[in-house]
Amino acid sequence: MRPSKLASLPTIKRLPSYLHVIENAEREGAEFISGTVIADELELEPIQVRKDLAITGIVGKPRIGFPVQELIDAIYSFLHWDQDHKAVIIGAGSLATALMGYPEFTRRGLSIVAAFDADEKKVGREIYQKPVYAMESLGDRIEALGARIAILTVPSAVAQAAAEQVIAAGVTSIWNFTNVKLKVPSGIIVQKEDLSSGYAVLSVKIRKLHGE
Amino acid sequence: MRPSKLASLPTIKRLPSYLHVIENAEREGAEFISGTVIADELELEPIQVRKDLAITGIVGKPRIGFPVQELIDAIYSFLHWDQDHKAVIIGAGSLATALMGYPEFTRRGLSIVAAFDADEKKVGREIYQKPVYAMESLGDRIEALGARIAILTVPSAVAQAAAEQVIAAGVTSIWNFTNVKLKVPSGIIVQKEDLSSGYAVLSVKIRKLHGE
DNA sequence: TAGATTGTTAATCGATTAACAATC
DNA sequence: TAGATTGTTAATCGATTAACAATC
Repeated sequence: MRPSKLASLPTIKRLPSYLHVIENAEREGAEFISGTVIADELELEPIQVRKDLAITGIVGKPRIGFPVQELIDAIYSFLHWDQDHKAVIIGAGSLATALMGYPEFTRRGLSIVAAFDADEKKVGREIYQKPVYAMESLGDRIEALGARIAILTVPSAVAQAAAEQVIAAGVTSIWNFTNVKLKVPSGIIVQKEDLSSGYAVLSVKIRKLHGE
Repeated sequence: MRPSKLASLPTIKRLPSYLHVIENAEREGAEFISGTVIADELELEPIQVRKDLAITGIVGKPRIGFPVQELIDAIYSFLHWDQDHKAVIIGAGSLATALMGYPEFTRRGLSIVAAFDADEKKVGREIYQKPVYAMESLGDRIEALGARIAILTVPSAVAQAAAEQVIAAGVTSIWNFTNVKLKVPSGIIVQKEDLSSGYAVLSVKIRKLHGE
Protein backbone atom coordinates (compact mmCIF):
# COMPACT_ATOMS: atom_id res chain seq x y z
CA MET A 1 0.00 0.00 0.00
CA ARG A 2 1.23 3.46 -0.92
CA PRO A 3 2.26 5.98 1.73
CA SER A 4 -0.70 8.17 2.60
CA LYS A 5 1.20 11.35 3.30
CA LEU A 6 1.36 11.94 -0.42
CA ALA A 7 -2.34 12.80 -0.47
CA SER A 8 -3.24 16.38 0.29
CA LEU A 9 -6.59 17.32 1.73
CA PRO A 10 -7.84 18.87 -1.54
CA THR A 11 -6.89 15.67 -3.35
CA ILE A 12 -8.76 13.53 -0.83
CA LYS A 13 -11.84 15.71 -1.21
CA ARG A 14 -11.80 15.27 -4.97
CA LEU A 15 -11.47 11.49 -4.90
CA PRO A 16 -15.19 10.80 -4.36
CA SER A 17 -16.13 12.82 -7.44
CA TYR A 18 -13.57 10.91 -9.51
CA LEU A 19 -14.98 7.67 -8.16
CA HIS A 20 -18.46 8.77 -9.16
CA VAL A 21 -17.39 9.40 -12.76
CA ILE A 22 -15.36 6.22 -12.96
CA GLU A 23 -18.20 4.11 -11.58
CA ASN A 24 -20.51 5.59 -14.21
CA ALA A 25 -18.00 4.58 -16.87
CA GLU A 26 -17.85 1.09 -15.39
CA ARG A 27 -21.64 0.83 -15.52
CA GLU A 28 -21.45 1.63 -19.20
CA GLY A 29 -18.99 -1.18 -19.69
CA ALA A 30 -15.80 0.87 -20.12
CA GLU A 31 -12.57 -0.96 -19.34
CA PHE A 32 -10.36 2.11 -19.43
CA ILE A 33 -10.91 5.78 -18.68
CA SER A 34 -8.49 8.63 -19.32
CA GLY A 35 -7.73 11.50 -16.99
CA THR A 36 -8.78 13.82 -19.78
CA VAL A 37 -12.29 12.39 -19.85
CA ILE A 38 -12.64 12.59 -16.08
CA ALA A 39 -11.39 16.17 -16.14
CA ASP A 40 -13.85 17.11 -18.89
CA GLU A 41 -16.74 15.68 -16.95
CA LEU A 42 -15.86 17.51 -13.75
CA GLU A 43 -14.52 20.69 -15.34
CA LEU A 44 -11.08 20.21 -13.86
CA GLU A 45 -7.63 20.30 -15.40
CA PRO A 46 -6.39 16.96 -16.80
CA ILE A 47 -3.05 17.43 -15.09
CA GLN A 48 -4.81 17.76 -11.74
CA VAL A 49 -6.73 14.55 -12.26
CA ARG A 50 -3.57 12.69 -13.26
CA LYS A 51 -1.69 14.00 -10.24
CA ASP A 52 -4.52 13.08 -7.92
CA LEU A 53 -4.93 9.60 -9.32
CA ALA A 54 -1.21 8.99 -8.94
CA ILE A 55 -1.73 8.57 -5.19
CA THR A 56 -3.64 5.36 -5.87
CA GLY A 57 -0.53 3.83 -7.38
CA ILE A 58 -2.45 2.68 -10.47
CA VAL A 59 -0.48 3.24 -13.67
CA GLY A 60 -2.28 4.21 -16.83
CA LYS A 61 -1.54 3.40 -20.42
CA PRO A 62 -0.61 6.36 -22.62
CA ARG A 63 -3.30 7.03 -25.24
CA ILE A 64 -5.77 4.71 -23.47
CA GLY A 65 -6.10 5.76 -19.87
CA PHE A 66 -6.47 3.97 -16.54
CA PRO A 67 -8.00 0.55 -15.98
CA VAL A 68 -11.48 1.26 -14.61
CA GLN A 69 -11.82 -1.68 -12.27
CA GLU A 70 -8.35 -1.33 -10.77
CA LEU A 71 -8.89 2.39 -10.27
CA ILE A 72 -12.18 1.86 -8.45
CA ASP A 73 -10.65 -0.80 -6.23
CA ALA A 74 -7.62 1.37 -5.50
CA ILE A 75 -9.71 4.39 -4.50
CA TYR A 76 -11.89 2.21 -2.26
CA SER A 77 -8.77 0.76 -0.72
CA PHE A 78 -7.12 4.15 -0.30
CA LEU A 79 -10.14 5.53 1.54
CA HIS A 80 -10.67 2.25 3.41
CA TRP A 81 -14.13 2.17 1.93
CA ASP A 82 -13.61 -1.52 1.28
CA GLN A 83 -14.00 -2.03 5.01
CA ASP A 84 -17.07 -1.86 7.20
CA HIS A 85 -17.32 1.15 9.50
CA LYS A 86 -20.07 0.86 12.07
CA ALA A 87 -21.62 4.14 13.14
CA VAL A 88 -24.44 5.40 15.29
CA ILE A 89 -26.31 8.61 14.72
CA ILE A 90 -27.19 10.88 17.61
CA GLY A 91 -30.33 12.94 17.15
CA ALA A 92 -33.02 11.17 15.09
CA GLY A 93 -34.37 14.21 13.23
CA SER A 94 -34.82 14.85 9.54
CA LEU A 95 -31.11 15.25 8.88
CA ALA A 96 -30.47 11.86 10.49
CA THR A 97 -33.20 10.36 8.35
CA ALA A 98 -31.65 11.89 5.25
CA LEU A 99 -28.22 10.48 6.08
CA MET A 100 -29.58 7.04 6.96
CA GLY A 101 -31.43 6.90 3.67
CA TYR A 102 -28.40 7.80 1.59
CA PRO A 103 -27.53 4.54 -0.16
CA GLU A 104 -24.09 5.74 -1.22
CA PHE A 105 -22.81 5.66 2.34
CA THR A 106 -23.74 2.03 2.77
CA ARG A 107 -22.02 1.10 -0.45
CA ARG A 108 -18.95 2.93 0.77
CA GLY A 109 -18.53 1.09 4.01
CA LEU A 110 -20.51 3.27 6.39
CA SER A 111 -23.18 1.29 8.22
CA ILE A 112 -25.35 3.38 10.46
CA VAL A 113 -26.59 0.66 12.77
CA ALA A 114 -28.75 2.67 15.17
CA ALA A 115 -30.03 6.10 16.05
CA PHE A 116 -30.43 7.72 19.46
CA ASP A 117 -32.80 10.46 20.50
CA ALA A 118 -33.77 12.25 23.70
CA ASP A 119 -37.39 12.47 22.59
CA GLU A 120 -39.19 9.46 24.00
CA LYS A 121 -41.84 9.72 21.30
CA LYS A 122 -39.18 8.77 18.77
CA VAL A 123 -37.68 5.98 20.85
CA GLY A 124 -38.78 2.54 19.69
CA ARG A 125 -39.45 3.63 16.14
CA GLU A 126 -37.39 2.52 13.18
CA ILE A 127 -35.70 4.59 10.47
CA TYR A 128 -34.89 2.56 7.37
CA GLN A 129 -35.13 -0.62 9.44
CA LYS A 130 -32.72 0.71 12.07
CA PRO A 131 -33.83 1.15 15.68
CA VAL A 132 -34.12 4.46 17.50
CA TYR A 133 -32.90 4.07 21.07
CA ALA A 134 -33.14 6.35 24.10
CA MET A 135 -30.19 8.61 24.84
CA GLU A 136 -29.93 7.10 28.31
CA SER A 137 -29.15 3.69 26.84
CA LEU A 138 -26.36 5.13 24.72
CA GLY A 139 -23.44 3.94 26.85
CA ASP A 140 -24.38 0.26 26.90
CA ARG A 141 -25.73 0.15 23.37
CA ILE A 142 -22.72 1.64 21.64
CA GLU A 143 -20.40 -0.81 23.30
CA ALA A 144 -22.69 -3.73 22.44
CA LEU A 145 -23.03 -2.56 18.83
CA GLY A 146 -19.28 -2.05 18.48
CA ALA A 147 -19.69 1.31 16.77
CA ARG A 148 -16.57 3.48 16.65
CA ILE A 149 -18.10 6.39 14.74
CA ALA A 150 -20.83 8.73 15.95
CA ILE A 151 -22.65 11.09 13.63
CA LEU A 152 -23.93 14.14 15.48
CA THR A 153 -27.18 15.66 14.24
CA VAL A 154 -28.41 17.02 17.56
CA PRO A 155 -29.35 20.65 18.32
CA SER A 156 -26.28 22.82 18.96
CA ALA A 157 -27.20 23.31 22.59
CA VAL A 158 -26.61 19.65 23.43
CA ALA A 159 -23.81 18.91 20.94
CA GLN A 160 -20.92 19.10 23.41
CA ALA A 161 -22.74 16.93 25.97
CA ALA A 162 -23.60 14.38 23.28
CA ALA A 163 -19.98 14.29 22.14
CA GLU A 164 -18.82 13.59 25.68
CA GLN A 165 -21.33 10.78 26.06
CA VAL A 166 -20.34 9.00 22.87
CA ILE A 167 -16.65 9.35 23.68
CA ALA A 168 -17.27 7.85 27.12
CA ALA A 169 -19.00 4.97 25.33
CA GLY A 170 -15.90 4.23 23.26
CA VAL A 171 -16.47 6.19 20.09
CA THR A 172 -13.21 7.43 18.57
CA SER A 173 -14.49 9.42 15.58
CA ILE A 174 -17.21 12.02 15.39
CA TRP A 175 -18.83 13.32 12.23
CA ASN A 176 -20.16 16.62 13.45
CA PHE A 177 -23.12 18.17 11.61
CA THR A 178 -23.76 20.79 14.30
CA ASN A 179 -22.29 24.27 14.14
CA VAL A 180 -20.51 23.75 17.46
CA LYS A 181 -16.73 23.49 17.63
CA LEU A 182 -16.42 20.43 19.85
CA LYS A 183 -13.85 20.17 22.59
CA VAL A 184 -12.54 16.62 22.61
CA PRO A 185 -9.58 14.79 24.15
CA SER A 186 -6.56 14.24 21.92
CA GLY A 187 -6.79 11.07 19.90
CA ILE A 188 -10.45 11.63 19.10
CA ILE A 189 -11.15 12.47 15.47
CA VAL A 190 -13.68 15.14 14.61
CA GLN A 191 -14.81 15.89 11.09
CA LYS A 192 -17.01 18.98 10.96
CA GLU A 193 -19.51 19.46 8.20
CA ASP A 194 -20.42 23.10 7.78
CA LEU A 195 -23.43 23.99 5.66
CA SER A 196 -22.99 27.68 6.47
CA SER A 197 -19.63 27.63 4.67
CA GLY A 198 -21.31 26.44 1.52
CA TYR A 199 -24.00 29.07 1.88
CA ALA A 200 -21.34 31.74 2.37
CA VAL A 201 -19.60 30.71 -0.84
CA LEU A 202 -22.91 30.70 -2.70
CA SER A 203 -23.72 34.14 -1.33
CA VAL A 204 -20.44 35.63 -2.48
CA LYS A 205 -20.85 34.11 -5.95
CA ILE A 206 -24.33 35.63 -6.18
CA ARG A 207 -23.03 38.99 -5.05
CA LYS A 208 -20.39 38.90 -7.77
CA LEU A 209 -22.93 37.89 -10.40
CA HIS A 210 -25.10 40.87 -9.57
CA GLY A 211 -22.16 43.24 -10.09
CA GLU A 212 -19.99 44.80 -7.39
CA MET B 1 -17.69 48.79 0.50
CA ARG B 2 -14.34 47.01 0.15
CA PRO B 3 -13.36 45.23 -3.06
CA SER B 4 -14.32 41.58 -2.88
CA LYS B 5 -11.42 40.16 -4.83
CA LEU B 6 -9.36 40.40 -1.68
CA ALA B 7 -11.28 37.49 -0.18
CA SER B 8 -10.02 34.02 -1.02
CA LEU B 9 -12.30 31.01 -1.00
CA PRO B 10 -10.78 29.57 2.20
CA THR B 11 -11.32 32.92 3.89
CA ILE B 12 -14.96 33.04 2.80
CA LYS B 13 -15.51 29.54 4.12
CA ARG B 14 -14.12 30.50 7.52
CA LEU B 15 -16.23 33.64 7.90
CA PRO B 16 -19.35 31.81 9.14
CA SER B 17 -17.43 30.16 11.96
CA TYR B 18 -16.01 33.54 13.00
CA LEU B 19 -19.51 34.97 12.91
CA HIS B 20 -20.69 32.15 15.14
CA VAL B 21 -18.05 32.89 17.76
CA ILE B 22 -18.55 36.64 17.56
CA GLU B 23 -22.32 36.33 17.91
CA ASN B 24 -21.80 34.19 20.99
CA ALA B 25 -19.61 36.93 22.44
CA GLU B 26 -22.27 39.49 21.60
CA ARG B 27 -24.92 37.41 23.39
CA GLU B 28 -22.69 37.48 26.45
CA GLY B 29 -22.56 41.25 26.26
CA ALA B 30 -19.01 41.68 24.96
CA GLU B 31 -18.31 44.94 23.13
CA PHE B 32 -14.92 43.90 21.79
CA ILE B 33 -13.38 40.61 20.79
CA SER B 34 -9.76 39.97 19.86
CA GLY B 35 -8.52 37.84 17.01
CA THR B 36 -6.59 35.82 19.57
CA VAL B 37 -9.77 34.84 21.39
CA ILE B 38 -11.52 33.85 18.16
CA ALA B 39 -8.47 31.84 17.12
CA ASP B 40 -8.35 30.06 20.48
CA GLU B 41 -12.00 29.10 20.24
CA LEU B 42 -11.66 27.68 16.72
CA GLU B 43 -8.13 26.28 17.06
CA LEU B 44 -6.79 28.52 14.32
CA GLU B 45 -3.77 30.80 14.18
CA PRO B 46 -4.38 34.38 15.41
CA ILE B 47 -2.62 35.78 12.36
CA GLN B 48 -5.02 33.91 10.10
CA VAL B 49 -8.05 35.32 11.91
CA ARG B 50 -6.65 38.86 11.70
CA LYS B 51 -5.90 38.50 8.00
CA ASP B 52 -9.35 37.11 7.31
CA LEU B 53 -11.13 39.79 9.31
CA ALA B 54 -9.19 42.46 7.43
CA ILE B 55 -11.42 41.86 4.40
CA THR B 56 -14.37 43.30 6.33
CA GLY B 57 -12.56 46.64 6.56
CA ILE B 58 -13.20 46.84 10.31
CA VAL B 59 -10.17 48.14 12.20
CA GLY B 60 -9.41 46.78 15.63
CA LYS B 61 -7.88 48.46 18.62
CA PRO B 62 -4.50 47.07 19.73
CA ARG B 63 -4.73 45.37 23.11
CA ILE B 64 -8.57 45.37 22.96
CA GLY B 65 -9.68 43.76 19.74
CA PHE B 66 -12.46 44.37 17.24
CA PRO B 67 -15.81 46.03 17.94
CA VAL B 68 -18.27 43.13 18.12
CA GLN B 69 -21.31 44.84 16.66
CA GLU B 70 -19.43 46.42 13.77
CA LEU B 71 -17.74 43.13 12.97
CA ILE B 72 -21.03 41.26 12.87
CA ASP B 73 -22.60 43.88 10.64
CA ALA B 74 -19.58 43.92 8.34
CA ILE B 75 -19.57 40.15 7.91
CA TYR B 76 -23.30 40.14 7.19
CA SER B 77 -22.79 42.93 4.69
CA PHE B 78 -19.80 41.24 3.08
CA LEU B 79 -21.77 38.03 2.53
CA HIS B 80 -24.94 39.95 1.63
CA TRP B 81 -26.64 38.14 4.46
CA ASP B 82 -28.27 41.46 5.38
CA GLN B 83 -30.46 41.01 2.34
CA ASP B 84 -33.34 38.65 1.70
CA HIS B 85 -32.66 35.79 -0.71
CA LYS B 86 -35.79 33.93 -1.75
CA ALA B 87 -35.28 30.28 -2.53
CA VAL B 88 -37.32 27.23 -3.41
CA ILE B 89 -36.35 23.69 -2.61
CA ILE B 90 -36.81 20.93 -5.15
CA GLY B 91 -37.44 17.49 -3.70
CA ALA B 92 -39.40 17.55 -0.44
CA GLY B 93 -37.65 14.69 1.31
CA SER B 94 -35.96 14.48 4.68
CA LEU B 95 -32.95 16.55 3.60
CA ALA B 96 -35.29 19.31 2.43
CA THR B 97 -37.10 19.15 5.75
CA ALA B 98 -33.79 19.41 7.59
CA LEU B 99 -32.72 22.46 5.59
CA MET B 100 -36.11 24.16 5.94
CA GLY B 101 -35.99 23.66 9.69
CA TYR B 102 -32.53 25.12 10.07
CA PRO B 103 -33.18 28.47 11.76
CA GLU B 104 -29.70 29.81 11.02
CA PHE B 105 -30.44 30.08 7.31
CA THR B 106 -33.47 32.28 7.90
CA ARG B 107 -31.49 34.56 10.16
CA ARG B 108 -28.86 34.81 7.45
CA GLY B 109 -31.12 35.99 4.70
CA LEU B 110 -32.14 32.72 3.11
CA SER B 111 -35.94 32.34 2.95
CA ILE B 112 -37.07 29.02 1.59
CA VAL B 113 -40.55 30.00 0.50
CA ALA B 114 -41.79 26.75 -1.00
CA ALA B 115 -40.93 23.17 -1.78
CA PHE B 116 -41.68 21.11 -4.89
CA ASP B 117 -42.05 17.37 -5.23
CA ALA B 118 -42.97 14.88 -7.90
CA ASP B 119 -44.77 12.67 -5.40
CA GLU B 120 -48.42 13.68 -5.38
CA LYS B 121 -48.83 12.30 -1.88
CA LYS B 122 -46.54 15.08 -0.64
CA VAL B 123 -48.15 17.82 -2.69
CA GLY B 124 -50.48 20.01 -0.66
CA ARG B 125 -48.72 19.30 2.63
CA GLU B 126 -46.76 21.90 4.52
CA ILE B 127 -43.20 21.76 5.87
CA TYR B 128 -42.52 24.31 8.59
CA GLN B 129 -45.53 26.32 7.36
CA LYS B 130 -44.28 26.34 3.78
CA PRO B 131 -46.31 24.74 0.98
CA VAL B 132 -45.27 21.70 -1.04
CA TYR B 133 -46.24 22.17 -4.67
CA ALA B 134 -46.32 19.77 -7.60
CA MET B 135 -43.30 19.69 -9.89
CA GLU B 136 -45.57 20.48 -12.86
CA SER B 137 -46.49 23.84 -11.34
CA LEU B 138 -42.82 24.76 -10.91
CA GLY B 139 -42.54 27.12 -13.87
CA ASP B 140 -45.42 29.41 -12.93
CA ARG B 141 -44.87 29.24 -9.19
CA ILE B 142 -41.18 30.17 -9.20
CA GLU B 143 -41.86 33.23 -11.29
CA ALA B 144 -44.79 34.24 -9.10
CA LEU B 145 -42.76 33.70 -5.93
CA GLY B 146 -39.82 35.65 -7.33
CA ALA B 147 -37.29 33.07 -6.16
CA ARG B 148 -33.87 33.31 -7.74
CA ILE B 149 -32.27 30.43 -5.84
CA ALA B 150 -33.16 26.74 -6.10
CA ILE B 151 -31.95 24.17 -3.62
CA LEU B 152 -31.73 20.73 -5.19
CA THR B 153 -32.42 17.76 -2.92
CA VAL B 154 -33.84 15.42 -5.55
CA PRO B 155 -32.58 11.92 -6.40
CA SER B 156 -29.49 11.99 -8.64
CA ALA B 157 -31.38 10.47 -11.54
CA VAL B 158 -33.59 13.55 -11.96
CA ALA B 159 -31.10 16.23 -10.86
CA GLN B 160 -30.14 17.45 -14.33
CA ALA B 161 -33.77 17.64 -15.45
CA ALA B 162 -34.76 19.51 -12.30
CA ALA B 163 -31.90 21.97 -12.84
CA GLU B 164 -33.07 22.65 -16.36
CA GLN B 165 -36.62 23.23 -15.16
CA VAL B 166 -35.68 25.75 -12.49
CA ILE B 167 -33.36 27.58 -14.87
CA ALA B 168 -36.18 27.82 -17.41
CA ALA B 169 -38.31 29.28 -14.62
CA GLY B 170 -35.83 32.08 -14.00
CA VAL B 171 -33.62 30.71 -11.25
CA THR B 172 -30.03 31.98 -11.52
CA SER B 173 -28.39 30.14 -8.62
CA ILE B 174 -28.53 26.49 -7.69
CA TRP B 175 -27.43 25.01 -4.40
CA ASN B 176 -26.85 21.43 -5.42
CA PHE B 177 -27.05 18.71 -2.75
CA THR B 178 -27.05 15.86 -5.27
CA ASN B 179 -23.88 14.09 -6.33
CA VAL B 180 -24.45 15.05 -9.97
CA LYS B 181 -22.17 17.53 -11.71
CA LEU B 182 -24.80 19.74 -13.33
CA LYS B 183 -24.43 21.09 -16.84
CA VAL B 184 -25.74 24.64 -16.85
CA PRO B 185 -25.55 27.61 -19.21
CA SER B 186 -22.93 30.23 -18.47
CA GLY B 187 -24.14 32.88 -16.07
CA ILE B 188 -25.88 30.32 -13.86
CA ILE B 189 -24.27 29.82 -10.47
CA VAL B 190 -23.93 26.34 -9.02
CA GLN B 191 -22.70 25.62 -5.53
CA LYS B 192 -22.22 21.91 -4.95
CA GLU B 193 -22.39 20.45 -1.50
CA ASP B 194 -20.61 17.13 -1.30
CA LEU B 195 -21.15 14.94 1.73
CA SER B 196 -18.96 12.22 0.24
CA SER B 197 -15.99 14.60 0.38
CA GLY B 198 -16.47 14.99 4.10
CA TYR B 199 -16.81 11.25 4.52
CA ALA B 200 -13.62 10.73 2.51
CA VAL B 201 -11.71 13.10 4.78
CA LEU B 202 -13.10 11.37 7.87
CA SER B 203 -12.14 7.99 6.44
CA VAL B 204 -8.56 9.03 5.81
CA LYS B 205 -8.25 10.49 9.29
CA ILE B 206 -9.54 7.23 10.76
CA ARG B 207 -7.11 5.22 8.65
CA LYS B 208 -4.24 7.32 9.95
CA LEU B 209 -5.41 6.96 13.55
CA HIS B 210 -5.38 3.19 13.29
CA GLY B 211 -1.77 3.25 12.11
CA GLU B 212 -0.54 2.70 8.52
C1' DT C 1 3.34 5.46 -38.11
C1' DA C 2 1.10 9.56 -35.83
C1' DG C 3 -0.69 11.50 -32.03
C1' DA C 4 -3.13 11.49 -27.62
C1' DT C 5 -2.15 10.54 -23.00
C1' DT C 6 0.80 9.27 -19.27
C1' DG C 7 4.25 10.25 -15.40
C1' DT C 8 7.80 13.20 -13.79
C1' DT C 9 10.37 17.16 -12.98
C1' DA C 10 10.30 22.10 -12.71
C1' DA C 11 7.83 26.65 -12.50
C1' DT C 12 4.17 29.29 -10.90
C1' DC C 13 0.74 30.74 -8.13
C1' DG C 14 -1.69 31.67 -3.99
C1' DA C 15 -2.51 30.90 0.84
C1' DT C 16 -0.50 30.63 5.32
C1' DT C 17 2.75 32.03 8.57
C1' DA C 18 6.45 34.98 10.44
C1' DA C 19 8.35 39.32 11.81
C1' DC C 20 7.83 43.65 13.71
C1' DA C 21 6.76 48.53 14.18
C1' DA C 22 2.68 51.06 15.77
C1' DT C 23 -0.61 51.73 19.45
C1' DC C 24 -4.23 51.48 22.85
C1' DT D 1 4.15 52.71 31.89
C1' DA D 2 4.20 47.79 30.19
C1' DG D 3 2.58 44.59 27.29
C1' DA D 4 -0.90 42.39 24.43
C1' DT D 5 -2.82 42.99 20.04
C1' DT D 6 -3.25 45.14 15.66
C1' DG D 7 -2.03 45.85 10.59
C1' DT D 8 1.43 45.47 7.16
C1' DT D 9 5.21 43.83 4.70
C1' DA D 10 8.06 39.90 3.74
C1' DA D 11 9.10 34.82 3.92
C1' DT D 12 7.58 30.29 3.68
C1' DC D 13 4.98 26.64 2.46
C1' DG D 14 2.15 23.78 -0.33
C1' DA D 15 -0.95 23.12 -4.13
C1' DT D 16 -1.74 23.82 -8.94
C1' DT D 17 -0.12 24.21 -13.43
C1' DA D 18 3.30 23.90 -17.20
C1' DA D 19 6.63 21.46 -19.93
C1' DC D 20 8.10 17.50 -22.08
C1' DA D 21 10.14 12.97 -22.85
C1' DA D 22 8.30 8.27 -22.91
C1' DT D 23 4.91 5.19 -24.85
C1' DC D 24 0.90 2.62 -26.24
